Amino acid sequence: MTAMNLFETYSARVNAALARLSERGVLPAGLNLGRVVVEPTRDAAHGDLATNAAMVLAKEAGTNPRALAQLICEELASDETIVKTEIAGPGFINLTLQPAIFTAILKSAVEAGLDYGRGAFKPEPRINVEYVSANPTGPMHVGHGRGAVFGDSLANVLAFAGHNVAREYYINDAGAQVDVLARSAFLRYREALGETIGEIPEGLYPGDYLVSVGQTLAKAHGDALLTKPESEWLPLVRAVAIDGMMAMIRDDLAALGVVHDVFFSERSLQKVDGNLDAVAETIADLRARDLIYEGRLPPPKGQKDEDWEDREQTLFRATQFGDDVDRPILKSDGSYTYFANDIAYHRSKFTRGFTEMIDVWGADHGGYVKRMQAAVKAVTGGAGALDVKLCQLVRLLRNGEQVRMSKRSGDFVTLREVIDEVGRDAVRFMMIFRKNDATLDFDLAKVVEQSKDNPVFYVQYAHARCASIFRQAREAFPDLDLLPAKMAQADLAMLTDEAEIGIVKMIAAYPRMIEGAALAHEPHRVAFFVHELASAFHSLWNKGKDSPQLRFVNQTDRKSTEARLAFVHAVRSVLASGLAVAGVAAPEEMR
RNA sequence: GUCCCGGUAGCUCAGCAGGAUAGAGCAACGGUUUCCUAAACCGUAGGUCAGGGGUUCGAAUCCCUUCCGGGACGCCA
Repeated sequence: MTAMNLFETYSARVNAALARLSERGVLPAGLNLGRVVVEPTRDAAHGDLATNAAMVLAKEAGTNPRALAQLICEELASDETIVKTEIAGPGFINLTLQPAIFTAILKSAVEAGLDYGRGAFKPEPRINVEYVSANPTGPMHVGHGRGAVFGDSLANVLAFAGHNVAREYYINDAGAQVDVLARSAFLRYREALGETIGEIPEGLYPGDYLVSVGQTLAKAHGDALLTKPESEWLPLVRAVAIDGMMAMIRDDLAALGVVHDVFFSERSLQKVDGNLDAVAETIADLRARDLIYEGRLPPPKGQKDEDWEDREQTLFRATQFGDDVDRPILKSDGSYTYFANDIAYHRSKFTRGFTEMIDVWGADHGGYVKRMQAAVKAVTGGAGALDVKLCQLVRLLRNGEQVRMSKRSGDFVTLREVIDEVGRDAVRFMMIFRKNDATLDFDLAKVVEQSKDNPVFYVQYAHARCASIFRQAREAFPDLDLLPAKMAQADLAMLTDEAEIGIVKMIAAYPRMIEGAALAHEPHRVAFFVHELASAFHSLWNKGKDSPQLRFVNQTDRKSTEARLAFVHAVRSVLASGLAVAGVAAPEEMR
C-alpha cells in the first residue's frame, strides 16, 4: 500500500488551488509554498484538516490573511470531497471532509493490514544506522540496552517508512583495552590449567565471564602458551577473547530481538593480516586537501593539566567544519587515535554507499559529536550527512528505589539480568517510551505489573482485546468470513459514533506519524501513538457497557457487527504494526 | 573557561518541522461490575511552559541572555 496519505493529498490540493489563483493573476506568481502545511485539527469542532496557507502567504500576496483565506476557500469549493470550509481565528482555513473520505481510508487500512502505513520503498539515499557498538570487553549493561533498542526501533521506523536502511555494529577491537582484555583472559587461561591466580590485579577485567574464555584457550592450546612471550600469545588470546565477548553480546542482543546486518571491525581498518590500511589512506586523502597539519593545541581548560605536555602534533582541521578546536589524529607514540580510526570508519560507510549516517551513542559521548560531524563533512566532501542520537542515562529502580550499578569488582546489573527478569517486551517498550535525550527511569517492579499503569501491558492488552473480540465473533456468527478483503466490504459508513470516528481519524493519521518519526529520527513517537490508540480503544470498549448498541459483536445485528469487526481489525493491525516497529510482541491473549 | 542535553500540573512525562483554549498517566477526590476479559473505564481538581528580552499575524517550540540540574572537554575507547 503506497497510497498518498490524507494530509499529503489535501496539501497538494491546497497548493493546486493556490497555483490556479496565481495563474489567473489573482495572486502573484512564484509564491513560496514551503511553509504551507495541512495538518489535523486539534479540536474536532474545527473540522478535519486545517491549513495555515492564508496566514503564511498573506504578506507575500500583498493582502490580509482572512481575505486571502476567502479566496482560497472559494477556490476549494469545487472540490466535492470538501463539504465545508471555514475561516477561523487569524486566518486558519478549516476543512471538513466527506465522511466517505474516512471510510475509504479505513477500508484501505482493513485491506492492507500490517502493511497499512508502510511507505513506498526508496532505494536512495541509503541510510546507515550504527548502534550498540559496545566494547567487546564484557557484558552489556542497561545503558547499552537503551541504545540497542533505540537504534533498532529507529531502523525499524525508517525501514517501515520506506527507507533503505542498514544496521551496523562497530566493534572496537583495536585499542589498548582489548589488550587488557587479552591479559585478563590469559590469567583465566592459567587458572583453567590449574594455577591459583588469587585476586585479579588492578587494571585487569575481573569479571568471571572470562572464565570460559580461559577454558577454551586451555582446551585449544594445553599449556603451550605458558612458555611463549607475551608478544606471541597476546594476539592469539586477544582474538579468542574478542570472539567470546562478541558471542556473548550477540546472544544478549538476540534476547532483545536486536539484529545487525553488519559487524564492522575497527581492527580491519588497520594494516593487519594484509589489509589495506584504510586509516593511512584516509589521512593521506585529507592531507592532500590540506586538512591535516602539524601544529600545537592550547591546553584544555578547567581540568588538571599536570601531565599536559605542549608538543607539536598531527591535527585535523575540524574547526574548518564547525568544531571548536582542531583534533589530534596521532598519539605521541605515533599510533592512530581513536578519532583517526573513526574518521576512516565513517569514510568507509560513505564509500560503501551510505550518504546518510546515524550514530547512536551514550550521552557521555556528547563532546565527540561535533568533531565526528566535521570529519564526515570533510571526508565526504559535503555529500554525506551524520546525525548523532545521544541516549541519556537509564536509572534502574525497584519499587522506586535506585538499584546501584557498580562496574567495580565486575559485579553489576547486566542487560541480560534485566531481560531475564522482566522480559524482552517490557525492556523494549519502556526504552523507547521516552525521548532519547531525556533520562529514563526503569522500574523493574513496575514494568511487569499487569495494570494500566504499565504502558507495555496496557498496549498489549488492547491488542489482545481485539483478538478476543474476534474469538467472540466467531462464536456468535460461525459463518462469518473474516478474511480482510471480505471484511473490507462491510458497510463502514455505519460507524458514526464520535468515539469510533475519533479512532478512525487516529488510524488515518498513522502513516503521517510514521513519516514524521522517520524524518525526525524519533521512534518514541510510535510508542506514544500506540499508547494513545490503545487508550481510545479501551475507552470505546467500555462505552459498550452503557450503550449495548456500541458493542463490537452484536448477536442481533449482523450488519453492524461486520462493520465493527472491520474496524477492530484495522485497530488491531495498527497496534500490531506500531508494536512491531517497537519490536514488541502483539499477543493474542494476556495470561 | 568552552561545548552538548535537559528545566512544561504535587510526581513521571508528551506536545507531532511556530498555530487556535498547553495535553496524558500517577497521586488526590467522586463515580461505573445483570455487559464482548473491572488486568478496564468515566468525571472533578490541578499550569507565570525556570526568569528576562527579541524575531512575527502567532512562540512551550526559533534567536539572544540569566539562573538551576546533568554530561563532556589532547596523547581512553
